[in-house]
Amino acid sequence: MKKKKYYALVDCNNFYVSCERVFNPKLKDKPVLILSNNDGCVVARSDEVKKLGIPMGVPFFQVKQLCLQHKVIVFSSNFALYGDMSWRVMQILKEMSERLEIYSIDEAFLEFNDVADPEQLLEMAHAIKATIAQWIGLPVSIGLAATKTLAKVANRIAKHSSTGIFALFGEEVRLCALKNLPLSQIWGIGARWEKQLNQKGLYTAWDLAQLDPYYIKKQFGVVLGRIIYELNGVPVLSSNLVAARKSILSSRSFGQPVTEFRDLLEAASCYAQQACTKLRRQGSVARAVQIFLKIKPSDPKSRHYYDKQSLIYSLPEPTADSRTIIKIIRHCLEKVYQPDTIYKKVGVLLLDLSSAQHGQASWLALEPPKAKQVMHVMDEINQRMGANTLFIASQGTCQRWKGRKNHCSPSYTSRWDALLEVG
DNA sequence: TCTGGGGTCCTAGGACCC
DNA sequence: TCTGGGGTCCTAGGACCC
Repeated sequence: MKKKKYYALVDCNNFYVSCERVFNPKLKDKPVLILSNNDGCVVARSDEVKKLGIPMGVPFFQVKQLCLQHKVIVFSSNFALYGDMSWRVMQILKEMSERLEIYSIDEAFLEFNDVADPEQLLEMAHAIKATIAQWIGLPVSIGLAATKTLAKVANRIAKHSSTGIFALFGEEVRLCALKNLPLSQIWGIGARWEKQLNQKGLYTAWDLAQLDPYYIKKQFGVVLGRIIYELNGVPVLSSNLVAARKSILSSRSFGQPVTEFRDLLEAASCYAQQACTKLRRQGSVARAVQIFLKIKPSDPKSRHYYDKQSLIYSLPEPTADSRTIIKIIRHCLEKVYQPDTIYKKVGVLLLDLSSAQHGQASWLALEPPKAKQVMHVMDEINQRMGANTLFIASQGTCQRWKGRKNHCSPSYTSRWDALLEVG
């Protein structure tokens, strides 16, 4: 038998909800939903909540009544918990396959090369699912196929199957799966493209897969062309196994409108520090910083919900030092700050990233020679003792601008004082 | 009153150069 | 009289994902 390449897509079911359920079993079989930052939108739903017709991403105030009516249990998002649970799942997956691509907080592709007997993969999928259930307590779905796009399709089918595992092997299975799949359910095709394709008389994944990728590429661009290849079992999406981020963003809406410079600087400094920590963790340096501001329109009749302002600053030499970045942030804010303006959100984006090792030493050094060690020590202590044990003075201590989080669960796995007690 | 946050890739168009 | 053409780089914005 010819050896072939296969992909498995492992996806945690209703991930945030499932994480909450691990530490609070009373939530089982109850309708549970998780809110975004600032308790703004619905970002995760249990099956019971989905059945109530509450859509993903809807502003919470629009469904609040419905939730009260059906006794839906509501949580603010607890990323310390979800991030830690995700890390544990990924450690297990790493053990199970040499090639793991972490795609998001709750899903990962496993790549298997030179597979002689694909049925073996099915056995392995069962083992993976059982191990994650036993060691971590999270339910996962697994889709198997010859390309990433088809593995996504298989995963969708798996989610609705009794075993939670589906292998999209063989022509007949592929034909049946694609004929039953509406275009917008294909990975990479959103509502806009679906509409345009519908106008051309195309409705299912099968319809699309029949087209000439060269023709589609000309009309819709290379992305859609690639999808056609993938749907036909030809892998063309590259494997980004150890991708370093190409930009790092940290931003948040304020809990209440901000007008004081001090608050604006505190918030921006916190986000800069957060972004720089991520930057150092992936071993990169940034060559540019962008700061974003969302502003309440001064004209009350404005059709827009907010106005935007942004400023880019190119660094004379790349850095990962929080203090350097924060100095620049302060400089930028001083330039744009207007006392009569109402600010709703601020964000810091680190751009033009490269590996810290390839950085050239410049005689025009911005930072003292021991700057790197200082940051290293800061990261070590914050890692061990909890985030923000050490912080930069301009991050402030009052943090009046912080968002709402009225329904947060304890950080069971990342704070000693939140450790679950079993009585 | 209340509408998240963090990413990727691609494309079109302007500026600039020879 | 009569207005090139091709290449590169950069940026903003679009579309998509979770």
